[in-house]
Amino acid sequence: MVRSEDVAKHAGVSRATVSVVLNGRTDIQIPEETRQRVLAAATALGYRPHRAGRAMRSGKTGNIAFLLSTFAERSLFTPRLLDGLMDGAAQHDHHLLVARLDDTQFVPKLLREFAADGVVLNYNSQVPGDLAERLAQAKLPAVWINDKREHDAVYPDDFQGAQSATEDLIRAGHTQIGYIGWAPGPHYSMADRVAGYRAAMTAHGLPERAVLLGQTSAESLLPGCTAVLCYTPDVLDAAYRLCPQAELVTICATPYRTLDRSISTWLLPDYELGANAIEMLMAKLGSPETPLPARALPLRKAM
Amino acid sequence: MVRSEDVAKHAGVSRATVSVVLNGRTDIQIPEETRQRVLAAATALGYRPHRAGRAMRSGKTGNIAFLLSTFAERSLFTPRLLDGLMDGAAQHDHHLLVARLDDTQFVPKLLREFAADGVVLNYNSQVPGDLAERLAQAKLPAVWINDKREHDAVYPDDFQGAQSATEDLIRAGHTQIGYIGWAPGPHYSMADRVAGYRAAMTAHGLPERAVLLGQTSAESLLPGCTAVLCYTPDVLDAAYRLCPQAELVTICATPYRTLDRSISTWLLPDYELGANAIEMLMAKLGSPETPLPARALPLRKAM
DNA sequence: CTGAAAGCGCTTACAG
DNA sequence: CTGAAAGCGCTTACAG
Repeated sequence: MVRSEDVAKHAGVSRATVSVVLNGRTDIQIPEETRQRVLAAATALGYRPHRAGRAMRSGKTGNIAFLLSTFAERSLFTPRLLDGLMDGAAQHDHHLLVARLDDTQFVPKLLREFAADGVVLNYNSQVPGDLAERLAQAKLPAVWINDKREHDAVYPDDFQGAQSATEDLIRAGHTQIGYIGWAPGPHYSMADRVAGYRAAMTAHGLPERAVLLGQTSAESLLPGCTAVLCYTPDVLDAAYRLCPQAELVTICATPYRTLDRSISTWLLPDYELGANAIEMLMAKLGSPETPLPARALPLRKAM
Repeated sequence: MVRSEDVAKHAGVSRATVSVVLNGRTDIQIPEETRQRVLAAATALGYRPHRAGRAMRSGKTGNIAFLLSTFAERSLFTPRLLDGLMDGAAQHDHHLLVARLDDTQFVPKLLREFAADGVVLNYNSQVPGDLAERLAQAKLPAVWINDKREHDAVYPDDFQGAQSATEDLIRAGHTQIGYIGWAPGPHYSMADRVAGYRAAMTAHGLPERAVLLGQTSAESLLPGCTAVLCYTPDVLDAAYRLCPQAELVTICATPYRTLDRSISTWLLPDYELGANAIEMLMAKLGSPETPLPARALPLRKAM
């Protein structure tokens, strides 16, 4: 392994100079000729600074962690979300660690060791009771994704999304518009999407026709509809059965395709969730005690 | 921050004893009473050992990295693959780093620094020419996912998958079975899936009816088919148009659903790819110079 | 502007 | 069985 001392010897300078040059510090003047010699030596030797050395010295690991639930259904995420996190981390010159909280391990490795400066959590629902407390105890700044908290959170604006989708249908001339989703439950979007739909319908003086699976059994409400807004693709089947002729619209992380029907999609801002979460976390690393106002990010229509 | 010295003082022992107890070393005898006192002190103080300290001392970072392409289409991956990687890493007591090779950065942070002991790469195609070389230069053991290399690779057995899917249709009584995919191209699966299909048809003396998009223009080949095997859901549309009555089968990472048609899926072993990759990488960390034979993992029918 | 020294937190020989 | 010392690679005051 090549150490900074090897580079120093090769360039005929001290380790301090190597550090100053390689970290591009501008507060200390280094003659251009010396600088070039150091850079050349580093390249020639294939020098890669050991993260741990810097971590020891600086007291910062330079890592941020992305924490998921072991239960996939409580911690849905898409490649786009991870893209946002990776890009955000890279932009701020941090490494991204990923792990899931495994119930078989009492305390996950990431919380057992000091390995990250802060965490981004992705718990759609059923956050373990003591998780927030454990994070606070470990003095780990945290930002929540997909959870509608007042502070330190980034989530899709599901109210706006459903509202916009509904208004889009109204603009297209529909007046009999249905909604199919779940009764308000563990995840805030269950309540917010139907609320957004209702707000749009009410604002335009149109009749509400919402089916909340597990609560409404009124399958008769929908048949007259010419358009139906679906909570997720999961309920498209039900919508199709109840209302075969209607235009179907769904909310989803990626454009929804099917063989012989055109279904328009309102997209969850997954990439932006990731990028914003990192941005907020970086702000928190600066002042861990200051709660940051949550951000609700808009949904937009696919294409 | 709580250090091992704080724990030592609290328990009235030396830092060495704390280390021995907390790492559960059995080669050094510690009186049970002392051991308990150390454990109690660690718990009471909320001690979390600093990874970097151990990394410095051991020369191992304790991290493994998962490397993706910036171009999503060259580096497809599913949450299940990541699950396999996370579980594998956790099992071997390592942290998992994820990053993508950003073309805007000449050398990604992960290769610029010494931050991981080894890497798992996920490049479906178009691996940057100098990547393998750069890894070797950095002395980073690497395992390739989804790439049909002779050594140090784990990939789906696409030949077997397409063959099994075809035989499954033959067993069900079909004799006019079509295939739709792409002409052999960047990813090995393009050639292997059609080859698996052909092998099954030939073995049973049935006529081949393959459409290779971008090569075969023979749309007339399919209409008589009662079943069609599709390379991925991407070509389902084409299959449906050419052959509306046929039973459709596709290869995909997750069960493919549609509103009003039942389409059976042969599943790519994503979770297993991840778990196997980590397992192989761990073996490589032990003896970096020994090339490991590649593993081709079978596909199986959904449900 | 450059270099010698100190110290980040950890674990492993080594002496007692 | 326990403790004092050394050293992993790095960067930052501090002297020159």
